[in-house]
Amino acid sequence: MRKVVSSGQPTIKEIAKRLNISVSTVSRALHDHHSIGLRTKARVQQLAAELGYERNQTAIFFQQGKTFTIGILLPELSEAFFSSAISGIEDTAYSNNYTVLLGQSHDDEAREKQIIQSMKQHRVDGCIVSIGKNTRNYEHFEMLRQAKIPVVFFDRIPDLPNIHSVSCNLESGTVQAVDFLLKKGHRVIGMINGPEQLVASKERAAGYMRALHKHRLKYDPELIVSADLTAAGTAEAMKQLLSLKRKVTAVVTFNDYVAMDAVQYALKQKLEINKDITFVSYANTPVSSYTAYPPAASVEQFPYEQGQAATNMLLSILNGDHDFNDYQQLIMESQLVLHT
Amino acid sequence: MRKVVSSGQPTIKEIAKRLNISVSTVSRALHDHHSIGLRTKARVQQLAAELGYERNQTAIFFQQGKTFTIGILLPELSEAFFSSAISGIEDTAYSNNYTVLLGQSHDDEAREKQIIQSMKQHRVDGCIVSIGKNTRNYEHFEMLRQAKIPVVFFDRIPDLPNIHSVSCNLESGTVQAVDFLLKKGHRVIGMINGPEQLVASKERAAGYMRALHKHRLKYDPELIVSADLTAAGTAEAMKQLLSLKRKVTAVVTFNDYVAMDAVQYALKQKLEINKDITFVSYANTPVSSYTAYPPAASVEQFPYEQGQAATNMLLSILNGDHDFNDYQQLIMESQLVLHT
DNA sequence: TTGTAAGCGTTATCAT
DNA sequence: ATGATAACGCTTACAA
Repeated sequence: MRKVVSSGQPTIKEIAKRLNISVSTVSRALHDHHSIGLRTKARVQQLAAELGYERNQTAIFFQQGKTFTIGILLPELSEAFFSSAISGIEDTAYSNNYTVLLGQSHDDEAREKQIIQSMKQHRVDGCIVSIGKNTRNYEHFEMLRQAKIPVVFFDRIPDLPNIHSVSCNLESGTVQAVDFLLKKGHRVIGMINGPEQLVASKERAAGYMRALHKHRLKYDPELIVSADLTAAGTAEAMKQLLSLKRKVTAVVTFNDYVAMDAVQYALKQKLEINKDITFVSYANTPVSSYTAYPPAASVEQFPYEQGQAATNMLLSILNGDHDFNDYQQLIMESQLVLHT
Repeated sequence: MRKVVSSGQPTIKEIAKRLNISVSTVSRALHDHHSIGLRTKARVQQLAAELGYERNQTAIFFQQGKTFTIGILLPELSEAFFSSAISGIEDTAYSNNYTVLLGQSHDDEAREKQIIQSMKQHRVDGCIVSIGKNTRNYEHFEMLRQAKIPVVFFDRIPDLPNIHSVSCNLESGTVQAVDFLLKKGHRVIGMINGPEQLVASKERAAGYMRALHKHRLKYDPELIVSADLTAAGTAEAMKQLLSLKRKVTAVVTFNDYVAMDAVQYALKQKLEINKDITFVSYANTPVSSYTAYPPAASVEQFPYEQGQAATNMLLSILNGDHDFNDYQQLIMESQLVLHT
């Protein structure tokens, strides 16, 4: 038979042959097994070092039915929020001897499915997922469930029963944000919200309404518009808000990118930022502090910490600390940060 | 013996048993092998579909001695340059049926080594690497070479003989940048350069000098300062430049982050941007267009394309299109982009 | 303390 | 056109 593998890497078989002992002895010696004599252990370990032996992980993965790899699916790494989140994930994974398989959906549902399929084939032990903003159909995650591959959703979580998730509750932060604007005297506050199926959008809307209610103000549905998070969509949303009879003097935007786009639109309309109109946003990016007109305040969503938490949750599931069907929802609290 | 694997996933063995045929027949039927009868083929494929059979990649990886996985090591995903590069890498890898194992060094040499070690153990087929800015010792890459795992370096490439690399030559872009400033009438042009061991730093310096030489101007060594790319280091560098006898009216900064930090420092010194002092930078980030004082021009480095090119190079090595020892250096040309 | 052998899922060689 | 079987590297139950 033709030898397919020719990496030339030494194996335990090789070591066993040279030392005239059995492979199992070598295996155990390499694992510091107590039943192995000190002399043999030493001989084995020395020869292994000499030969530059390195265990063949692919063999172990195969044999154990485990890959110590977790798949990460998220929309867009170029968004600061996600690149920060992935750092939290990666740091936690690596320090637990897991590696990280990456896939970006670019908010494309078809690609999302393809990536999940690929991760499933690669037999990742589990997945951490933030869904695309256009994803409506969840059958690919259903497939993972059937394959018994646990999934922890984070940040952009689907509105589905029985899932593990880590998210940041935006309602509290939004209440703080609207509170802040009301206290500064704003009475007509617009909101550029995201796609309605996102839980996060619902939370923002809820926070907005709760804050108004607290102040015994009436909620005007026209003041909340759903946008698609593109620059064009944001411009459209701003146009809508600015065309209302009541003059909007402040806007809560879906995230810092939307805020920046909204600022650009406002400037085109000759509005003076922080005078004619004030923006409050959600802190997806540290660079906003460098911009000409950063939002007056931002709701911090703790991406790094969410990444850590999601990974820890997944690891605890993989370690069997929890029943597979004991679905957990970890909700962190968002918090308003003033940009002085 | 205790059964370790209990994933319950159907195997070809299972299919063979149910159909009373041999595993090899099943394997071949699943691969559309020509020697298999149409009937058997159909029966096998149908049952496979029914059972939701999915090939066990870990077994194949093991058996083939190949993982169809490439390791990516880079300093920091939160830098827009790298997140853009990784998109180029990932897109190219996925469309060639490779997956991507991620590791961030955070510019820490020890961590870099640890990640390389881990990737080696995971038996990645090859690596794409951008080294940390403090990395002085390259023995971990030497280990990869010995393990016959090909590496393609990109962007931040080590100054080493016999490596595969993709990079963007900054000299040409830098010449254009300094030209641009000279034509605008600047005569005392500073440069905040990066750590001296980086090839990119050398190219910047060379471009700077070449442009001066072209205009028959004398090169003043005090005008180029090496910084460590932190905000503090940049402030220090600016301080040095501004304290010179000859008044610096323009500065070429190492990248957009350095530019933003330099702008902050200049503002603190009550300098008016684009009047008292003009900045030209290297285009690492799209957000710079949102900032209050974007650099007057930027040298574009084409991160996405570099990522694509690096991946294609690695894949061609893996496909055996090239001799392992036929080292290739692909150099793309940088280009100045004016920010009107 | 050490050895023997089965088994993980797949592919490929050699028979039939 | 199909089957039997070895081999990939490693772990582990069981035997000695």
